[in-house]
Amino acid sequence: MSTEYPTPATAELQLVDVLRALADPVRLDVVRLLGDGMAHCKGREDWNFGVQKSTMSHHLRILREAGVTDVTIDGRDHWIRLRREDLEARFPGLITGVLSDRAEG
Amino acid sequence: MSTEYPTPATAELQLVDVLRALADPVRLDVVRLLGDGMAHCKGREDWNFGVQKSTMSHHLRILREAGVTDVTIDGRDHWIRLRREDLEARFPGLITGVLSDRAEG
DNA sequence: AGGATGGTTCGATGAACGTCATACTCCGAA
DNA sequence: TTCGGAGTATGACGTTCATCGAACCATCCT
Repeated sequence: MSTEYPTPATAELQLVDVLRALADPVRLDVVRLLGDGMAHCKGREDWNFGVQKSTMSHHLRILREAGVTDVTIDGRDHWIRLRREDLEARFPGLITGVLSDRAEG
Repeated sequence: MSTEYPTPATAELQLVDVLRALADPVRLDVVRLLGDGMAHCKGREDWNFGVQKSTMSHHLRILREAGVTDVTIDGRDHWIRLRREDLEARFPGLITGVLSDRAEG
């Protein structure tokens, strides 16, 4: 069995909410991790961003409620995915621009 | 005579700062106004966004310091311009995605 | 059943933010 | 040189936000 979290429909995505969700270092790191298009399971090695789990939970909620991510619950595991196609359909270029920032310090 | 405000170089643009600058309704409206590529003079009719002038000054400072806009001072007039090419060079697609949101409520 | 594990929720706290009114600076015109 | 207008800087105020620890919930394994 697997459930899903409620998340706004593509047409309901609000630009301000999306931008606010992206405008944080931790959340930006999460988005970059999800940039490969795969669903990533929380609680794995690659999820260590230097914050407590309650804080991470908070960040993931913001991303989800803004419609940036998708969450599928499978038992104790939460699989997070970037809603790249939806974002691209709604705000063409935006996510590409965000992810293009990989190579700098 | 005309001076300019200091503004970060293209290579120094920080994604988080740019996103934070864009993640506000008033500033988003400003960016949309500047979306035509022209330099707009503050204090004209089209600059009425329902906030006091000190608040608007604050918002314009944030946009400028993040590198989203350019300001040229000519006497008492301040001409604001969107740094579209620079942003496009640094984060390809981002600004296009933001400006593509024109047509919705 | 019981314990360990993966996530969430709930205060609390300190920092950052948006807003405004006021005071100030600078320029141009009378 | 004096006055008014355009814009900035400062300080205050209330709100939102990121962060954490602790309590809680659900699931898997023994």
